[in-house]
Amino acid sequence: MTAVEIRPGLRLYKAALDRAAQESLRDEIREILRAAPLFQPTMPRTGKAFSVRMSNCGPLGWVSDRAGYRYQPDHPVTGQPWPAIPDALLRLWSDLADYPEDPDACLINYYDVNAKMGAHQDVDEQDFSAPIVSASLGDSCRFRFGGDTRGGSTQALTLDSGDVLIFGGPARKMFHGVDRILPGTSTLLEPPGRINLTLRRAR
DNA sequence: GAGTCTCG
DNA sequence: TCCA
Repeated sequence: MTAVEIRPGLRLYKAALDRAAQESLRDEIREILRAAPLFQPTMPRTGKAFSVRMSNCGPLGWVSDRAGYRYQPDHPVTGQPWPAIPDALLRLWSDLADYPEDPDACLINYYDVNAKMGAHQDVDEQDFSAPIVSASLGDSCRFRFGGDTRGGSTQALTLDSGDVLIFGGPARKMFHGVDRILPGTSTLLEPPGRINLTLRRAR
């Protein structure tokens, strides 16, 4: 597997997952979502809904509601523990993350064709020495990233189904977000849209 | 602290 | 959990 080093700590593996791997991962996520349905996160304080819907797998899951951002062991609606992280994702992590422990959280973000994600940092984790491993499934998106402060210069990248992006080291706390989904760019998902899987070490 | 919202 |  060949990586493009976009800048120190930011590596892009184009087509890390072939079509068959994408299909089997999609099917496993579909099963996970049956047990842990997508929920609608809301902004702290204001209660404004995210356009993205979320679920998680692994010992911990990231959630947001009026109370704030946090990792918790159970689904905010069903109260059930999150399902296990699929082996294929654990293998991806051990192949690419260069970190001695398994991830303990995997956030599942579902973007319909109109969903976006504003610029943010992933900073709710305890240990920033572990990278974020991000896999894309379904429609392509315009991914935007910048530096460690808001309002600096940014670059954009198209992420396609099967791509894996890793940010660690000096890129671990970069601001990043999704400008838009590129409709009709993949036949993988029904309904269409994009699923992003981010493997993390929350604790 | 305090926001991954939206808008420009 | 929002209220400084």
